[in-house]
Formats: sequence, structure tokens, C-alpha cells
Amino acid sequence: MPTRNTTKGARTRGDILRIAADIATVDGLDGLSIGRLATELGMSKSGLFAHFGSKESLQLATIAEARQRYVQEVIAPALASGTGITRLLALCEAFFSYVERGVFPGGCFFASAMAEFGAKQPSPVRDLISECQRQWMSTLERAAEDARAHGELRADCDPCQLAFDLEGALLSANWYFHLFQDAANFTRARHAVRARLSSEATPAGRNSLHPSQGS
Amino acid sequence: MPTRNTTKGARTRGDILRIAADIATVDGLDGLSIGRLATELGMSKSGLFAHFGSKESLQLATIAEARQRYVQEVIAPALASGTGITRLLALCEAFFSYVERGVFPGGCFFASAMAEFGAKQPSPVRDLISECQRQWMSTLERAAEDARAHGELRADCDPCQLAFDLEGALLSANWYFHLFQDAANFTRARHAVRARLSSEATPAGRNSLHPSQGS
DNA sequence: CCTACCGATCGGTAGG
DNA sequence: CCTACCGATCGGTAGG
Repeated sequence: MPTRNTTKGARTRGDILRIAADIATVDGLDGLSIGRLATELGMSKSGLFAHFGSKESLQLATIAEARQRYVQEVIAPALASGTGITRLLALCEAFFSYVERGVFPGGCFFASAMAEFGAKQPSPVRDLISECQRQWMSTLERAAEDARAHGELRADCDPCQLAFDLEGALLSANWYFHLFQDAANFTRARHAVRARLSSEATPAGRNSLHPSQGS
Repeated sequence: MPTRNTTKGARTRGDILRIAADIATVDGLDGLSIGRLATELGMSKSGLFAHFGSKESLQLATIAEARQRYVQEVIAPALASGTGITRLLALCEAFFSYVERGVFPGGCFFASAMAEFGAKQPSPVRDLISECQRQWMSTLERAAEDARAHGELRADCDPCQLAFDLEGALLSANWYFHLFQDAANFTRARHAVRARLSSEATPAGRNSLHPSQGS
């Protein structure tokens, strides 16, 4: 029995959170209702509720589930694909692919969550979203620092500014792709990323931006 | 009697919509409830409801109110301040100022609305939001085309790409300023805007980017 | 613009 | 994990 090792309760919990994360990208973490989740999973509202004890703790668990999915679908593949400017480009490409593949039906989970909770009062939910986003930004920044340390980006390059600029292109692609249903926004965002990296790249770094080997 | 000319009903309607637009930037257009709005205005729920007839039509009227405010606070001042690359820069600066001044308590109304409705099923509300956003993008694009026609931007400059890139900086500043409560994000976004304009500017255009006259 | 009300759904609880 | 229930609030209506 290969799918054992995990108790039935834990499997149910995982099922709940996968659906919850999907719903949250379309209707928001506040729009996520326990009754609707229960209906969608064919179980009773109180049975589902018993797994979490409060709506807030359901929201926190949903964010944790989304974070795992983000690490698996975006960060891990990009980190495995190289270092320096190659990694920086891979992080951006992995993000585009994650949105294009529809890993979440409503686009990037953290973009949606940031927009929904960014202006709200501090709360555990808001704080966790903020921490996730800061961690992603620092992943971009560290990749930029590394690329600079390896001589692929100019010495006067500001990693924070570069990360901010790249993230602007990623987020815009996410918003416009969904609002306008137009894939041209991915093309524009990819242009923006390459142009921005190119503008700060040294001749050594430029080689990594134009992969010449086949396959 | 100077504040006459407008009936009492129309004044009440305006009061409702101003509060509604403010609330929507924090709690969303769906989070906006008729009961809460009524409480906040000290009137009965059904009295307020009678002005609109449905929640959807309240949402549509709220978007129209926000659009008026956006034109007044961002577009009109920028269009009045010059042409060409000067206008393009003024549009970006007017946006930053609008977010910094807190014209809406939760940041840019249309950024919030786009994030909330971008992934939802088509609806009159979603369509109106999409149209507003497209109109803003085309305002940026037309300013870019104009600047190019006047020789301030290079002939090979793509106005759509430039508008996309500028908007990325504007939106990122809006999100990060609210989520992280850090005004450094405005500084980064302003750098990004100037650098991007500078990269496409002709020598003639460059003069307009560095205003030399005092005051 | 009001009071008074409708059915539906919300998050959450009691008790098993 | 269930049934059965709670008070509060939702969008909306009747009637004035």
C-alpha cells in the first residue's frame, strides 16, 4: 500500500488545503467560506471545521500550503538550474511558467494575497503573507548579489533595486494576463526582464543571458 | 445658498459613494456590505439600498465614483503639466503622489479592483474595471507615442512595452508601500521610472527628464 | 427616506 | 468525522 504512511486525517487535511488555496486565488482568503469548502469536498461543515478550530487558522494553514506549492513549483526548479545571472533569469522564468501553467487557477497566490491583505490591519494572516513575500524578494536579491559577486553584474548594481524592477514585471504579467486574458503580457514581461538584466550585465554575464547551447 | 443646485438625494448618493470607494480599497468591492455602509453613514440599510436597487449596481456606481476621483487627482493634473516625455513623467509622478497622499485609504482603487476581479468570471463589474485599466494604459501609451513623435524618445521605442514597464513600477510601489509600510519603495519606483525613460530618451528628451529651472 | 421583515449563509458550538 | 443547533449578518422586499 504505497499511499499509506500518512494517516487518513492528515490526508483529508491536505485535500482541504489544496482546494482552499485554489479557491483563495479566485475569491480571496476572506471570500473562502467553510461551508463552501465543505460542500466542494462532500463533507460536513463542522467536520471540516474540526480540523482547524477557527477560520483564521484555516487561512494560515492555507497560506502554508500555498508556500509549499510555490517552493516546489517556482523556487526549487530555479535554484537547481544554475547560479548567478542564470539563476536570476531562471527565477523569473519559473514564475512566468507557474502562472502560465495555472498552478493556481487565479494566478499567483501571493500576488492575490498581498493585494487582499496589504492595506488591512495587522493580523497573523497579514503578517504571514508579508513574510512570504519578503522571503521571495530576498531570494531574488540574493541571486542578484551572487551574480554581482561572480562578476556577471556590474559592481555598481543595486540588488534591491534590481529585484524590485524584476518583481514589477512578474506581477504585471500576472495581473494583466488574468484581467485582459492576453498572453502578450507574458511576452512584454519577458522582454522587460531580459532588458533589465542586460542593462546591468557585464560582458561575462551577457553570455549567460543568451544561452547558445542547443536543446 | 451656494451648495444648492444639487438635490438632497443626489448629495446623499455622492456621500454614499465616496465612503463606498474608500471602503472598497481596504475590504474589496465584494467585502463592501450595504449594512456596514448604512451604519457608517447613520442611515437605514433599506434607505441606502433604495438608491441603487442591487449590490451590483452599487458596485458599478462605486467604480464610476473612483474613476472620477482618479481623473481629478491623477490624470487631469498630469495632462495639464506638459506634453511628450514631460507628460509621461508627470503621469507617473501624479500616480505616486496620489498613493502617497492617501487619496484612497487602501492605495490605488483600480490596482485593488484589478487584483480582486482579475481572475473572476466575466461580469459587468469585472468588465468596467477592465475598461478603466485599459483606458489608463492607453493614456500612458498615447503619451509615449506623442513623445516619440516629438523626437524625445527613440524611433524604435515600443510605446506598449514602455507603458507596461512604467505601470509595473507604479503598481509595485503601490503594493509594497502598503504591505511593508516602507516608503523606500517609492524611491525605488521613481528610480525605475527615470531609468526606463532615460534608456529610451533621445538627447532632446533627456533635457525634459532633468528639469533645470528652479522652483 | 423609514420600520419590519424574508430566506440564505456566515463562523462557531454542543454533544456524540 | 457527524447531526443539530446558535446568534449575527448577508442581499433584498413589502409597504408606507
